[in-house]
Amino acid sequence: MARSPAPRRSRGTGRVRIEDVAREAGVSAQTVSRFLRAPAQVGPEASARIEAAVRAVGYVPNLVAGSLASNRSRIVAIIVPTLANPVHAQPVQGLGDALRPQGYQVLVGTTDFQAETEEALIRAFIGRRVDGLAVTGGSFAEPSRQVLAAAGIPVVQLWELPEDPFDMTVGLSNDAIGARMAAHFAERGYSRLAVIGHAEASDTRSAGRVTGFCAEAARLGLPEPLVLLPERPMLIRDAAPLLDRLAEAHVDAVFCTSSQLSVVLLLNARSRGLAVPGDLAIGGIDSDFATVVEPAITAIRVPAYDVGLQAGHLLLRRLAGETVPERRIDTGFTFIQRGST
Amino acid sequence: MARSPAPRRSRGTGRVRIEDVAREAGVSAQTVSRFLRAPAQVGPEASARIEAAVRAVGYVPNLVAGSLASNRSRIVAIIVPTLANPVHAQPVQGLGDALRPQGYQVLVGTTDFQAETEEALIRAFIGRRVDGLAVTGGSFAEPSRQVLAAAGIPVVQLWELPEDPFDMTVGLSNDAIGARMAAHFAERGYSRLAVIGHAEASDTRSAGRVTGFCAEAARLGLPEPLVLLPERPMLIRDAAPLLDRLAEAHVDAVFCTSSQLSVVLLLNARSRGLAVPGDLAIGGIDSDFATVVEPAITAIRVPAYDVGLQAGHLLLRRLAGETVPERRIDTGFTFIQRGST
DNA sequence: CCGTTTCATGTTAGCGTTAACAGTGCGCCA
DNA sequence: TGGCGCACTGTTAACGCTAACATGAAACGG
Repeated sequence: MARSPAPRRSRGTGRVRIEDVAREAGVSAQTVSRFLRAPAQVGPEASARIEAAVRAVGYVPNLVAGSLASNRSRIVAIIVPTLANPVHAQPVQGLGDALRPQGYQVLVGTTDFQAETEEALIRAFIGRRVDGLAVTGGSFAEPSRQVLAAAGIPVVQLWELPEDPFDMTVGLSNDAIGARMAAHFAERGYSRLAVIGHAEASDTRSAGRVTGFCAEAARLGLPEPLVLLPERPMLIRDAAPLLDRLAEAHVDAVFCTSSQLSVVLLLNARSRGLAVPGDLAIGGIDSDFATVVEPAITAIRVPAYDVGLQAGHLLLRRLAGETVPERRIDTGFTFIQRGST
Repeated sequence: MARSPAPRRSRGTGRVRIEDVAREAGVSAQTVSRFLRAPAQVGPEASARIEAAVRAVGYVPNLVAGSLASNRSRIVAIIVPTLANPVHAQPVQGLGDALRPQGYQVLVGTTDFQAETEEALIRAFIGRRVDGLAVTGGSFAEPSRQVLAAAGIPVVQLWELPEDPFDMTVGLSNDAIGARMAAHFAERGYSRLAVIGHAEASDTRSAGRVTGFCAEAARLGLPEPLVLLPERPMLIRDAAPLLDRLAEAHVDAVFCTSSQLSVVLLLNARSRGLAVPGDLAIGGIDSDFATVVEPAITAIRVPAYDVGLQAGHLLLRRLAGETVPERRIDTGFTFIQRGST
């Protein structure tokens, strides 16, 4: 008697498969698969039976198997420095909102500002065969460039507007932000200007705003603005020496390149009895608190949510097979005049 | 001549596979797979050759195929209402920080406070065969319960402490927060208390804090606190009528259950010339701005990041096959005495 | 009325990995 | 010296789905 080989222990997960639905509905697995992905291609009777069968057996498609077979994961990844800062959490929300209606899910990675983490995340995400990738900044060291090129997926850089992006980019010009505020100050008749930035060299955002501010002031023929770069521009007590320096230089309008600082400065100025904007006009970056203080602060709003949303739309177009000519999208920003200037 | 069947067009992706590495290294695919997942099981010579081969051919493992074969995705999903609010973005960060060292990635879904979205997300995540799930709140309607039960994965509810959780839960008691602040007021000698909450009925967080505050006041024999539930507790102008009502009732200490409100109230009180805490003591929920104003606000800090971190640790233990006896983790909160009380 | 297109469905063969099992060779000990 | 265990590596067959191709019937058009 021929010895049959020992039956291999099943690896099955015991869960409901597409085959079970097919049997229940009296059609082939392929027809069930079609019904789920492109219902229009399936006849009405079969559709009804399949729908009932799916419900009856409690079928939840295994998208992992689907991804492997179709070579599309319907997952898009996004890399941000941290989710603790709303300015970086918002684009994740925007990206998700853009992609969810099309059946995509969002995988998030946080780098904690470490470039090597970015590289590791890119490898991990490519390994998961994500269909698209959004990266905050995006240093893209050589290994990453190769991995990304080999993957052949669309990639969007966020918050940057390089002349020649790696693939696509969505961001805004910090120079333009600085320039806009300088122009506003000039328009309102202020002339002894100052700008408070952030000393951290890696904070290119703040640096760009300072540069743009000064350049525009020069262009308009105003005296060179006072530039202050405190290390840690946060607490009330840090604001006092800054106010002293502004007073010494007879500054009549100051632009704070971080959202918290403008609020702190304003509170401190008021408690000193300074009139805002009479003695000192203050412009800043928008936040919830910019509208809560008295007077509300004239501010520039950076469209963090939109950065993610636009990135999502770009990715979707590419994922739909479209050739997207725009490689750089400038989201711009909103200038909001309030009481403080 | 036997007609050979037309060669089926290849579905290959043209990308480097484990087979390519195996050929290059002169070993079997299985050995390469082992080297990648459990290097200790592979001999030193083979290891060296495989390592070189991986580099030479630029291999990035296809984790989708791996997930299908092993029935483990090494992905954990988290569902939050929105990422725009740091209190919900922080747990995502915490979860990621807990899981990343173990090679897990985080898939995020946002519900925008819609219960039906929660259900759709749960289905989608289960379809992707996530290994674990964290859900903010977690209403878990019947269909979701079934899907989750069938999936047999660990599930953590965030921010809740139900007596009988669906599976596991990490959160804190809002009642206890209210009680703590009431006790603090009593300790400092205040007796005419008030609490400002939020009218929105779905805001169970605020409701719990109000209840706990009043209960503790009663327990300590203080007069019944004044309870105010404004619709939209945000702007300076909204704060003025609140201050009027507090004055009418001769309130000497007020607890604001939302972080912004305490700041707004304090700024307004000061601009009216009220002494804080002399005329009115103010307690709140901690935020960046609670420390920025003058005086800094006595506040309770809710450990949003820790909620995610602890959830991650719970999930990891279960994913490691451990039986976890604790089904409810109370993260507690921190009381921070500052100048405003 | 017959070739051609269209529609609906079925059959087959992977997608790229890992679980399960099967050696093979060596060291060790009775 | 033979038997056993251990360390390492290889072979085979899934995992659950979908792309590609095949088939048959209905619709269509000159």
